[in-house]
Amino acid sequence: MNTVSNKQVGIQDVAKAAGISTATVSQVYNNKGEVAAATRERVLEVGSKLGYRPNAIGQALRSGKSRVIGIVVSYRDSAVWEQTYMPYYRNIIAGAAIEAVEHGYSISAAASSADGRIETYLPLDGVIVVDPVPGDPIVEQSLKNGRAVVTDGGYQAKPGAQLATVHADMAQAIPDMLNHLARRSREAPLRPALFVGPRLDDYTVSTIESYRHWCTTHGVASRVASLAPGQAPTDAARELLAASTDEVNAVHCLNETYCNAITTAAAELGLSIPGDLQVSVTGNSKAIGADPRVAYLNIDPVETGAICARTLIAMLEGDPAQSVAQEVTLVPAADATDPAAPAAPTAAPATG
Amino acid sequence: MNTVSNKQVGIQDVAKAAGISTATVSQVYNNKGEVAAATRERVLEVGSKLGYRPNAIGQALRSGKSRVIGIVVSYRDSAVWEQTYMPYYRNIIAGAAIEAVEHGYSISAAASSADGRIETYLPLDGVIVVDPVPGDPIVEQSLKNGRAVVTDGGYQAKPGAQLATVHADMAQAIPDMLNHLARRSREAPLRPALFVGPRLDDYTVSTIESYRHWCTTHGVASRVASLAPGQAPTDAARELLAASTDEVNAVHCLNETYCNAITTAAAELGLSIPGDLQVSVTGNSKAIGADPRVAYLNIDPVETGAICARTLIAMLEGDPAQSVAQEVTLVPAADATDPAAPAAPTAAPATG
DNA sequence: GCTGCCGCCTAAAACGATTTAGGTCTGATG
DNA sequence: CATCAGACCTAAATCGTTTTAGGCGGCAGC
Repeated sequence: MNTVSNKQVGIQDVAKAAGISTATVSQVYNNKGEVAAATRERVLEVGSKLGYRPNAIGQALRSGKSRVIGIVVSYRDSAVWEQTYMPYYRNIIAGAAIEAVEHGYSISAAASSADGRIETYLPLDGVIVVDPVPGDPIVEQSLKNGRAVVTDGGYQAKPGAQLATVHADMAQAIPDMLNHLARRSREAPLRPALFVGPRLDDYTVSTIESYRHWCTTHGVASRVASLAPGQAPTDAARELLAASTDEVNAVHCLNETYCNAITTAAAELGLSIPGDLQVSVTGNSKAIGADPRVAYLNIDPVETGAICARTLIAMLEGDPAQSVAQEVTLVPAADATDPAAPAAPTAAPATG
Repeated sequence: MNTVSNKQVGIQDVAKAAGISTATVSQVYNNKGEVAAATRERVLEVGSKLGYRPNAIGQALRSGKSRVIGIVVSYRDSAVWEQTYMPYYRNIIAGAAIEAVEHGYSISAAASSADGRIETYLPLDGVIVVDPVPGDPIVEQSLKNGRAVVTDGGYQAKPGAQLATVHADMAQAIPDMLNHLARRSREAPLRPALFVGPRLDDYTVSTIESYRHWCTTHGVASRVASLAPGQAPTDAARELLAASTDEVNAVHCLNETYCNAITTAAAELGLSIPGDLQVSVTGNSKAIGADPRVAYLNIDPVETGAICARTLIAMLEGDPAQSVAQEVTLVPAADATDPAAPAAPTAAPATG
């Protein structure tokens, strides 16, 4: 028994063993060209007996396709990177990695230099760019280099570019949430504030716009609290609440970090949630430790990563670029009429 | 201006432009062989002018090294996979991916069949196996195929195997935690229970052993509640607490999911934490939504993934296999003497 | 019988790098 | 001058695959 093979068996070994040329073997394995049925069968039999598996590096060299996709975050030096973006980025990576492997792709969590150049070892077939800003150099460079691009977040590219976007429709979701909060509000009217980060990516911008539009429509003042670079979220939250506790009875947060900052600051000020202050957030309601007192615009970043990967791979396999609107679902806070509900985090719902 | 190059520039282009052979160019870029200083300089200049970057696929073909590492979870079909292992696995992937790219590696979140065969497109140079069981087929197959392996969790391999382990020392951490809880306990003696999952991987086994040993030493009965396959964690938690509320005044949980189940069940039974019941858990204390009422044996899975990747890559680069003891730090529950402390999740500490 | 076609197959050229074995100088040494 | 060593460089093989262009029979149609 040669259970331990000295050498990886290659197409040549199969060809030799089947008394045939490598070209034919290749054709058999790729269902190309014309091969007599008898030959095809013989090749496959010999191949499986020898344990032949086509070597991907050889194929990659020949085809120029590495089947590796990169994931880059647009702005990694941001002061809030560690606190905020990093966890999101990680989940995107994980989701994309798991999805990618099911299609035979690997991933590379690439870094990029300021001019948009991406440094990886293996050449990338395509790139997922997380939260690009308008005219993002990473996106533009990648397109220029002929790589397919999928952005997580909206992006305006030249028509004809090999680019698709995956993003949630905030213009729809934000008013939905604000209306929901208004319905639940102890006092009318709802006077919501918005708590955003320092980056002006599409997600932030479209959320702000949508929020402002709602405020205008409903005749209440808008109040956007923007985290200064370097400022701790809790400090910004304290400022927001302290400065306007009599004017604001709800806060929508752009992510879980800011949301936690708000709930912490609220506790310090003796504000009960959702009684005195309704809190909502765009984020993953199913995460371990999701706060039952806040309402979620639920977006699962792992799922986002998977969708990005799927979309990009479809493009790489020849499908036309097709942007995807990611679903956002509104998950209300646990019913506040039940005061016995534990204030502590509960287990995640079983289904999703 | 030919800002858009039709073709990727290859070693041949550089060679031709420098009036020299490809062999020399290769030597220059690899610091091998003997090359005159003048030639080296000229090659580098021409190379950078042309924007030459050695093609990794070509190198991979020649060298037989793909610079791709796989991450496989040992037992994916487990009933508790989605609830429990999946989040952990994701974090491992993310940590490994980010670490890997800094060393020029890509990752593949591989699946595996029951016999231990790993299916990926690109061939793997090495594998990270998460939570292997003794004699794990994935580990054994990979070693037999000549791949370097790093396990997250202890593993007994044949001496001389290209294997290193990364794991936390539960024999040390568990008694530390139990002693800590005993010191904080309202009533003596501490009568802790242990809440574990259905899998008997090294992490679970060594935790149980260590727990039992502590109980024996301290003359209290041990009570290990094991989640049945298919059972909801909250149900198991309810059983555990209902059956033994008078006998148990502390519970240590193997992961956050179980911990949440315990706190939920405790709330239902009207048990206050940590007053009536002290709760501790092995997991990431810095995660968003970490519960301030429970004590943590802090292990950051992202960090674990990074360590695994680093260890594996070191092996691939020729260093001898070297197992790593991952640090576990005890993070006490927020001080229970301060009843004003918010019961809700607080923001993560700023530093780590 | 010649031509053309079709079905099946193959030789050889890519793809982009590294490495081995050896070639060609130059200058020193006998 | 012949020889040798050393410095520098190159031709060609190699890694494992795919694809192109064409070869070789046999068969049908004229």
